[in-house]
Amino acid sequence: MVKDNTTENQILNAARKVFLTKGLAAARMQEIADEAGINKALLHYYFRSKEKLFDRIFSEVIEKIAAGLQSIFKREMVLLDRLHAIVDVYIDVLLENRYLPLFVLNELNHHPERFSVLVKKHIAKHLRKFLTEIQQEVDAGKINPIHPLHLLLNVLGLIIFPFATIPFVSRISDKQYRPIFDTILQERKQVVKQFIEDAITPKSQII
Amino acid sequence: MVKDNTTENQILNAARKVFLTKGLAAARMQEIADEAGINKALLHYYFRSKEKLFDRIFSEVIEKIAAGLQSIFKREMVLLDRLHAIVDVYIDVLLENRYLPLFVLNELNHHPERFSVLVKKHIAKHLRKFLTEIQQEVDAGKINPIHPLHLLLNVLGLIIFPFATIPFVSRISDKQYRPIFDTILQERKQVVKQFIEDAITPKSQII
DNA sequence: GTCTATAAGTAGATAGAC
DNA sequence: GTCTATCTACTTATAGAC
Repeated sequence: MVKDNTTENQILNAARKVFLTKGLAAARMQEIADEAGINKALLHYYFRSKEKLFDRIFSEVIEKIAAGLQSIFKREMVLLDRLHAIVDVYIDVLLENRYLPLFVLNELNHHPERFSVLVKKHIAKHLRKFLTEIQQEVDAGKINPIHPLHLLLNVLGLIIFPFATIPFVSRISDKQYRPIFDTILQERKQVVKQFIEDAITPKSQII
Repeated sequence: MVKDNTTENQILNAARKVFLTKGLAAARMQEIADEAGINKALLHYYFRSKEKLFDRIFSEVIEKIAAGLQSIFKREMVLLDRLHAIVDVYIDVLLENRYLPLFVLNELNHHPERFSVLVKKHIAKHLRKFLTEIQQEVDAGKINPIHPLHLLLNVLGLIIFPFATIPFVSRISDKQYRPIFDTILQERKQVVKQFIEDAITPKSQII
């Protein structure tokens, strides 16, 4: 959320809010205009078309994700620290932007071509390093045997999934849990780190 | 996918395919008609409106999920077996219906009101039982201390998330992994069960 | 840059023939 | 039941005044 009060930023803030919560297909230019306190014509004056405006927001989001990876992989560390860093960084991102998981998953499903070569390259680089690190730890017997891609999927699932289920869980869960679901999300960092550590640490190292 | 070759079933099969992959907002009645090999007017003759047709498909999906829960919770078993049953049943469901996770998460986000009292009740009942079972095992020291809701989220994330990322992972992952991503999904049952078991089993029981 | 008014296209829904 | 043709409403996008 940019603070500069220019019209362009007002539009971007409004578009971010609407696109993230509703997705491309269900978003309405009128709603974005209302949210920005301007009219539809001005949206087109600044961004030409709905799709171009959406692309701008989508790029922002992907860049935010890539920036997280950059901060995590810029220095060397052992795998467990790397895992903890990933959990900490991304749960912080998600706590501030809870609609992000569903938004990204959706748009990647519906428009995988938006995943441009550039961004793809940025993410793939870190991913490759991460998968290699996992394989090395497995080979060295330092963590329980697991295919690196499986561990990646497990970690991402533990981090991301709860943030995609907020309306779901807050509806179906027992009344006693509903008021504390927000607290639950806050606790995810600690819980996920512990869960992963317990799952990958070999028994031999415990005894 | 119903086999009866009645027009109604042809429509339902087409609608299921289109709604599951595109979601309500992006789905087009024309596309459903084409897919069913009939024309738009006939869709309205059979189901009155797009929304009513969607509701029918959505209900089917929720009922499928509820049926899974029913099969799992109909008999008594220890928590670890229950967890294994949940993993087995739902990964089987997802292997046959890979668009289900994103479809459900989306529609629950966009139209939580569709989660009718009836379905809500069906699911909440089993959920309550499951959460209680977890708490009892924690209290008895049989599994590592964890808030039941966190363990639920962890299990669901491990099961569901990979199936929501199929286009994503198959694009960004290294070439060497792309051809085997299908195999990876097949392996999820075994991997997830092992991962959960390792994570929740107390050290004291290992030594 | 910002607005009002309107064009152009699309999608859901209906009328009516067969 | 099934079709073609059409209506109506909505949505994106543009023209043109200020």
